Amino acid sequence: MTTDTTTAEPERTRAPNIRDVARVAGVSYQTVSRVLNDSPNIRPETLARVRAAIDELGYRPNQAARALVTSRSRTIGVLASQTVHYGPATSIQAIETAAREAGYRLSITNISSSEYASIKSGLDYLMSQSVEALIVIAPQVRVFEAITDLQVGVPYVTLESTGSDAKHSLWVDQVTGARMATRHLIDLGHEEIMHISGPQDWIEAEARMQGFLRELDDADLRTRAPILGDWTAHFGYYAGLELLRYRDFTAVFCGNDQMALGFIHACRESGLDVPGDISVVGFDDIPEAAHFAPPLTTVRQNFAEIGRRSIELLLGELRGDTDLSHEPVRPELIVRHSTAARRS
Amino acid sequence: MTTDTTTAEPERTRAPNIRDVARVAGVSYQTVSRVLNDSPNIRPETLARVRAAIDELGYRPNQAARALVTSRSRTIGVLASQTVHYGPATSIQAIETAAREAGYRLSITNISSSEYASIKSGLDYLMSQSVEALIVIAPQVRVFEAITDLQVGVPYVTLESTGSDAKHSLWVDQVTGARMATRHLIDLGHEEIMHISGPQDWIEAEARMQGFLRELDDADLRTRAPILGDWTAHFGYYAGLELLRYRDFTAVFCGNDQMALGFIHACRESGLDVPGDISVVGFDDIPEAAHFAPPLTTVRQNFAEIGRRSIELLLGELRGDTDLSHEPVRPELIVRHSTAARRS
DNA sequence: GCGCGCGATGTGTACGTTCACATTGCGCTG
DNA sequence: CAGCGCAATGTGAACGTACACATCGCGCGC
Repeated sequence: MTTDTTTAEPERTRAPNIRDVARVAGVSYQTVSRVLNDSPNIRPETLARVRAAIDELGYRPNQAARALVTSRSRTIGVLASQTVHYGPATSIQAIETAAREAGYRLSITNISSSEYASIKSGLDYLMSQSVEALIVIAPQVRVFEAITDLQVGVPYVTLESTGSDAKHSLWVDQVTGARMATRHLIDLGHEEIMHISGPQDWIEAEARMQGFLRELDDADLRTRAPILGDWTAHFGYYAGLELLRYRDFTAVFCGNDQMALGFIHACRESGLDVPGDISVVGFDDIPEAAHFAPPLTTVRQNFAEIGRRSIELLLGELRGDTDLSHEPVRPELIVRHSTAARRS
Repeated sequence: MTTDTTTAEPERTRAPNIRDVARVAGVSYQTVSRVLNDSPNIRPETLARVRAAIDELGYRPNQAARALVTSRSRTIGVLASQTVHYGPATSIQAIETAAREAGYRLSITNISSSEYASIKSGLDYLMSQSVEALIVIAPQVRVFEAITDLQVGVPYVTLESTGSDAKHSLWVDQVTGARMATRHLIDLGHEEIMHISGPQDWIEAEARMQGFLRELDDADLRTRAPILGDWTAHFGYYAGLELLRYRDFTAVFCGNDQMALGFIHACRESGLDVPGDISVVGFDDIPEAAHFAPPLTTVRQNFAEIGRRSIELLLGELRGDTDLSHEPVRPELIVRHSTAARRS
């Protein structure tokens, strides 16, 4: 800070407050406050004078003071576990935009593991910032538990879960999505279908698995124990290498696109053709999926839509709206070239 | 639990404050404040009593009040433009973790375009929350300008830029990374090398392009005008289809892994083999790159490292440390199977 | 035995804002 | 022309915390 002395730094003066603005505008501080809060019943002339004073001083309202007196933090907390992934990241971006437009800011925190302690500490951190509402994008198996334990007295929604708690969940219908994917494979004549699932403690992984199993069941096909993966391409690859040693199946439904990518890699290395020898379906439709080799058949989820809707829902609840029914978002099957009719 | 029983059921409305805690603990509110701020010179016994009272009441310090009186928001602002991308997302996650550990929270905002107005409004939004420091992860061409215009009087760093302003930048040495990639292709005997670059207004795209051009120049090879892309796999694909109609090159250096993926897709569709006919190098080393077909040769950047270091740097500056020299982070060439010696 | 220093604790006040209520001015009605 | 209502503005409190300073008690050196 000591380097630049070209401009005569006006002393480290404190930021202007409404009283300073009032003095310049020749009104009382309360009038300034009214201008800031868009109160009606202000003479246009006074309004202009105050506005001018604000600009002149470069005044910015002090959010802390505002929060203190109104006891409204104007902050929405986001508890996430994998902000790096395409799905959560997309939702969060939509959430941020929607929140900002509504005059709210976001406080995001990542949990390091799905341990109860970790969830609780994340939640605790958010509560200590007195968030007005909560959005959870994380493995939810224990989140509801933690929310109850901590007595978070604020509206909340969980994303990407099933509708286990309809009032507080907002979700793409994972079960239907998984059924669509599975149905697609069945329609192509496949009878021996594997499923590489997401981690057991992710409710959405669980939901996709359920959809898969139910659809097989409805078609009277043999169901087999899904492999529990970790969402990564690496897992898909190594699981693929292992599974392909037996090769007692002709199609695979992967819990997400990354694992599908890894699995296809394993097929290639094992000298098998996709979709010639084995059909593969993913889930999510990340932007890259269209350019995989071959382009991936997958189930598209509208992550941004979910993000927007979650804010809508929470703000409604904060406003006191009661009728907050919400439909699950419908997923969409995108058929590309990683699936083909079973060779007879 | 039942200290003063005379009062009726305390109204549920107000959260407990330090005075409530003090009353329960039988000390003054100032002592409670001391406990909260880890002040020395507190009798162990008193400390225990206060701690007990805090637990009993479920007391949480009011951050707004704290911020008001200390005029420290304990918030670091992040201006981002593409939080969905792997690189920024990874950095941000690291930043969040490091910040939280240091007792800071994050306020993240996305800019919708690289227009000056958009940058300025994003910056303005962050400043209105009186952030104590600023991290910029965005096309910086106009960011410095905006920062100057708005007179943000806080420490800041920009990520993923070149070292155009060494004091305020933290970056993976993109130029060196690009040179490594290009050198690798040259070493394999390629002489006609294309470059598909990132958007022109991203400084890091510019830096990679510079590295590419310089390395070619040093090797006395023909340089050709890079294609300006938009980071997406889609662009890589369509650019590839176009470029391959002429096919007057044997290798391509792509500005990121996604564009490389798209380009390889185009090669496949054009009946060309990678790396047999054409070698492809990416940049970033996203986790999926190892499973592309073929697995992608690319330049790895340690995004998390950058995130951590940025917080370190800013906190140092806030603490008043002067000696804040920082080295650029070295990238690393990861050779996989998308590159091969030029066929003679 | 007295004051001194220091550890431990208490008291007053300011931070910048909004809310509840008070006050002014003015046109209108009866 | 008194009084009423309403628009426009002003005044006095909070909100919950940290900082500066004041106070208390006690062991110690002289």
